[in-house]
Amino acid sequence: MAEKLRAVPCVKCPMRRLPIFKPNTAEEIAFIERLRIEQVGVPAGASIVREGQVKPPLYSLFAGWAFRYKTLTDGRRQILNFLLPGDLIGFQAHMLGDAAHGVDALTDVVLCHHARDKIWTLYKNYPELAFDVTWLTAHEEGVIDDALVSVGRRSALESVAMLLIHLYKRAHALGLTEGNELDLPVSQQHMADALGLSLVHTNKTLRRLQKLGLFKLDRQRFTLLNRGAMERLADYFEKPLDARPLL
Amino acid sequence: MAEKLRAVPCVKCPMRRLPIFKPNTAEEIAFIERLRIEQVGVPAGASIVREGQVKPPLYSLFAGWAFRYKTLTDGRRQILNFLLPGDLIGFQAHMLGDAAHGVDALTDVVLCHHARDKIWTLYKNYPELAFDVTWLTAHEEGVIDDALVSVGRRSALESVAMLLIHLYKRAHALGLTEGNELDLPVSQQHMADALGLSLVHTNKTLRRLQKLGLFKLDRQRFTLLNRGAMERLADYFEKPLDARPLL
DNA sequence: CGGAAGTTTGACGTGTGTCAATACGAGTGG
DNA sequence: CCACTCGTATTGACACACGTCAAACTTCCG
Repeated sequence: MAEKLRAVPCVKCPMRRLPIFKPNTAEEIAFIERLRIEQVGVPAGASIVREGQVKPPLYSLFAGWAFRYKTLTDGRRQILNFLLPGDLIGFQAHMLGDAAHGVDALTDVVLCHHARDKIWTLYKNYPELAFDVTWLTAHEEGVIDDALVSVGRRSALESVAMLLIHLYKRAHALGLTEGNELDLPVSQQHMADALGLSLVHTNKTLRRLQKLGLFKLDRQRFTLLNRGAMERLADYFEKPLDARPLL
Repeated sequence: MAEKLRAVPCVKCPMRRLPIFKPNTAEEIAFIERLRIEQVGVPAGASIVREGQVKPPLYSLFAGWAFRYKTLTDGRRQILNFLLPGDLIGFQAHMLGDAAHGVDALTDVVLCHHARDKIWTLYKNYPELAFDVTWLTAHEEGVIDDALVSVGRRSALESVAMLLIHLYKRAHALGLTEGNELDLPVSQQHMADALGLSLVHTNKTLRRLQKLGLFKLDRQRFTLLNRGAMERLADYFEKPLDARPLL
């Protein structure tokens, strides 16, 4: 299911050009290059890390969308958060021993596969990078905090608005938007599982929001029409994103 | 609201005796001692970190219970997770700039107040400790993942069972249990806010579980009566806790 | 003793889940 | 180009878990 690719050199990583990412020194980039074993491709819908997998590999997401989830034994699934380029995969599992959650690809995906056993070298010799890794972990925790508020205390209408504006902002920061449009490779089932709602109710809520003129969503194509109303409905006014490490 | 205390030396930190915590070298402990500015006490019910506070101080919880939460502008509150001795407070905020969440004391609490500006020194000169800090962050994320599954996909009955057994296990690892009993300084309102439920429904669910004989809860005194049934109901079978850093 | 905070219970309303049927879009093969 | 199929989206009818309101009760504590 995973295919090895001819890899882009880290120095030329196209993400380095994006304004949200922090710059690295030449030596740091050289180390990252050595940290990376290979680039691998995974097709849409496939599993990247399985729930319960012991010592799963350490990846960073180079291109494409993915998501983290947990399932109960009877099949109920909760999506924990969505992963976009620049996010780490399997780091929590690396720290804790094994993966308490699964990771699936939402689109075709390109991953940078890193050497698990060099992470310690990173902490020892590249404290800046170690700091960045911690930053990424803390940042992801913040995202999940917000998700928890949605699922726990927001109505379906508010939750859906929150999720969409959140994804829009993240995608925008990565240059994945065109004007106020965006390719959103997220099915209604995914949204339902992320928000703790049923598929049917998610659908009805999406239609309701569109009838209100807040956005348009047709065949994975999302158009943000009334950002202010979305933010007010979601009660979500995040300050602009800080510069973040790419690793 | 915060009172300075005569501090226990870190070498004599009583938590070091607990089996879950990893040992540190003498030099590391000496550094932690220098990292720590003072110990402060905060009374039950008081705020430790305010929502939105910029550059909040960096604490670790030495004794007592606390919790992290976020509130929507109309007052709805979601508790993100509970904090027990050994947990860091304000580290996410330290990384991201300001506190996206508040922290309140559940009981009278003793905090170790650390020097924000020495964290970088920690990363630079004590990679082992930096690694530990990341471990703590990753671990907390795992706890929130579980909370998200509860709030999103578990029924009220299951959620309450999950929360109680989770807290019981954590408290037990810290030696806070006596037999199968435990002082649980968590009101029903707190549980409701942690689980995304209403106060009334939380109460009815608690009574129902007690009538089923799973546990007893009287005046903050919790007695676990049928652990197997609790774990099955919550669909929660965690492997024993790994050794964790105390910082 | 008195008042505040937390807990408990009952009655009733509603947001969201479940079930079931239909429609639609993207592929596939004839 | 037309069936055919399969995943996804849509809609309506109905059920129920959980929320809201309101009132009593209990514990705590000054």
